[in-house]
Amino acid sequence: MSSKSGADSSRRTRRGVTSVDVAAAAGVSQATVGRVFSSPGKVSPATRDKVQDAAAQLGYVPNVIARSLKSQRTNIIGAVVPAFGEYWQSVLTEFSRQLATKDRQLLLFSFAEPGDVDGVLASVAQYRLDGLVLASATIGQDQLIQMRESGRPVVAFNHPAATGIVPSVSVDNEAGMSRLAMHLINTGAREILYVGGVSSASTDQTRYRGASRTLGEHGVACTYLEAGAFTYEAGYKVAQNIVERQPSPDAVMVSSDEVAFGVHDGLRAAGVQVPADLLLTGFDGLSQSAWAGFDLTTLVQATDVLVARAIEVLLTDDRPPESDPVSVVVPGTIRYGKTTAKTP
Amino acid sequence: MSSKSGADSSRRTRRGVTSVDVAAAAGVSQATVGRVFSSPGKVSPATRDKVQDAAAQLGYVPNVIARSLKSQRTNIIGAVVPAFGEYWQSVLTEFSRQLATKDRQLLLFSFAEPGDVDGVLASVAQYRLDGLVLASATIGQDQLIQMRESGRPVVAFNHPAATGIVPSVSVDNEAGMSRLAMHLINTGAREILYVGGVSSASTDQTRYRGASRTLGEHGVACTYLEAGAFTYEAGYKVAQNIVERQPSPDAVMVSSDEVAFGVHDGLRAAGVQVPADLLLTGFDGLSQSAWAGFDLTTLVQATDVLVARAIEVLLTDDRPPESDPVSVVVPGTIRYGKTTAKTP
DNA sequence: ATGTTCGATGACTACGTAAGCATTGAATCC
DNA sequence: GGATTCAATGCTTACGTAGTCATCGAACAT
Repeated sequence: MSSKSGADSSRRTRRGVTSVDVAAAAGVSQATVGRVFSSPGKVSPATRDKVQDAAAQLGYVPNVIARSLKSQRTNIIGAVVPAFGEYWQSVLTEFSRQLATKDRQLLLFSFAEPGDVDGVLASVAQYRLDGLVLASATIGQDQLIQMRESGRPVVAFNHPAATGIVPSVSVDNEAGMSRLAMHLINTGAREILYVGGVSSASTDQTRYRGASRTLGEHGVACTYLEAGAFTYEAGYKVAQNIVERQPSPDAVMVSSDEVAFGVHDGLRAAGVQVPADLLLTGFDGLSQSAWAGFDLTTLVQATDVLVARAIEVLLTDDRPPESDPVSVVVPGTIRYGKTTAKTP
Repeated sequence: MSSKSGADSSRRTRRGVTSVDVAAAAGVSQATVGRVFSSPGKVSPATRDKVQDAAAQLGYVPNVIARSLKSQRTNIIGAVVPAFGEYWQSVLTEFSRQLATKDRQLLLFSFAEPGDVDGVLASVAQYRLDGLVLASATIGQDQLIQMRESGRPVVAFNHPAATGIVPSVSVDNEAGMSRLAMHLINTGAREILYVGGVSSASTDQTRYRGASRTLGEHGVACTYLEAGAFTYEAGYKVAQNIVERQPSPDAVMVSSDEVAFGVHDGLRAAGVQVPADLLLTGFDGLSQSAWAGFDLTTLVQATDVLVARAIEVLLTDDRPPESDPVSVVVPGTIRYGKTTAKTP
């Protein structure tokens, strides 16, 4: 029957082996087991081996929940992200990848409607997260302030309107769009149409400002048109408006790649050739922009750098109590595709 | 000075208001505060109001960590997902959306290399998750078994090889690809090339089986070619092999949409017209497959249904101790695009 | 030989919540 | 009017870990 003792102890295993169990098995105190897992250097090699053997035998795994309760750190970073959109998905993935290398996990809070954000933020508060990424350009000022008041590290990702309210990391939206505008001017465009996604998104506003300022300085006309969503479909649909427009533009600047893809295909469906009849630019540098079917001129965001900086801001939270929140701006790179290629 | 008492208590607020603080403020016991938040019906209305007022005043938010420690439930579902790929990103987003409506959160464990999975699984074990989604078709049998032994609800998402080992939810990969094969036969294809992504992925194997079986039954030739990755680039590159092939195929079936996009563009770059010279099918039904530039014939997975079923399996974990794990198979729908349109 | 130092270890407790059990007071019944 | 019942609430403890402090013994210096 003594041979059954192993099975016996594994019965208790079902609902969790604790450090106390390991301590008993190894003939040491719970404190020593804890030390073996948190600061192994403070335990003699002999004891350490004994404990590790016992732990392996019982299948002991430290309980992060309990550790978090005691240490007040969860090693979990929260991310508030819109439920849709290629861009945000790619950002999310990058965060997850980079956090994994730092032994942090990402807890996802996605929201479909801007109105859902409040519910999400309430839910966020319950988890004692080590940090929170606000990855959406439509989060309101009051919500940002509420997050700042939570007393936990926060960073706004690519949300220009958050600058000065909470620490933020963004690509240089204004300069990027400005450079794209210069490129169009240099390519000969004189009548430019700007297609935004959702005008309430702060990225949308900032990007448009970059375009209109530069175009204005060079005496080039620029009109704003709102697609209504940051989606392919919205872009496809708005293409119809573009072709009917008078005077007909010779270039279209779009706020985001995903919308630009839709505009691209919508224009083609309407019989407009890009770039022969109309130049086209996007923004974001999604991987699809390099696909042969599009080969879109766009501003490529170095997502890996942006994310790395955001994580840095979150984890090294050395805010002197009441100083201004940091604001990191990362420059972008223009990708020159055939959608703005000079046609001889 | 008594006017400062408010500020005084908010100083303690900095590092977390607890139910004890609320109890003191409301003049009740901690237990009563707890009841107000977990089973309000057991508290008299007068007391309830008092407590709720005090809680609101102090900005009390229940600590989920502590609750989890006590209740042994975290309300968090883990997801082990590959770090790349449009398909998995869309699945992930859908999980997050649906779980949010059930007051569950999604903790992300992404991995870049198949070899990283073991590390991820070790990390997963530390969190006492309420359930775990294994969303990858390359997780090994031993790893699946290890997860099953953890004693927590697990579901394999679209990983045919996991069937019978852990509960699983998949689209009908074999039947779907079989139906696409029939469609090609009916459209007149007689020499078919099958392009897989990574042959070790169980979806890849199952899909190929569906194609080859049906094609074989109808006396149509079928060769397997491996792209090497489930990416656009891999597809683009393999297109070169396709055009050089003898006898030249009249249709290409691809294991996944993303690879198919690459094949599509690669073929075009090589001067091959789809569908005039060659028919093309994908698999997954990514949103891009409907984009005008591709208009790809593919098998559309009802991701929302698949995810809903997976969540159902996870949350209603009524496994009779040693019965066979459930296996849910959801049929797909063919999307007929112009890549297989009969050309007169 | 005795005091000193230091590494190794154990006992104890706090973290914030929830659930079981104990207590109270008021309303009900005979 | 006293016993019974029940709703409302308080008291206590357990969840699993980590840090503080105390203890112990061995190595070392005087």
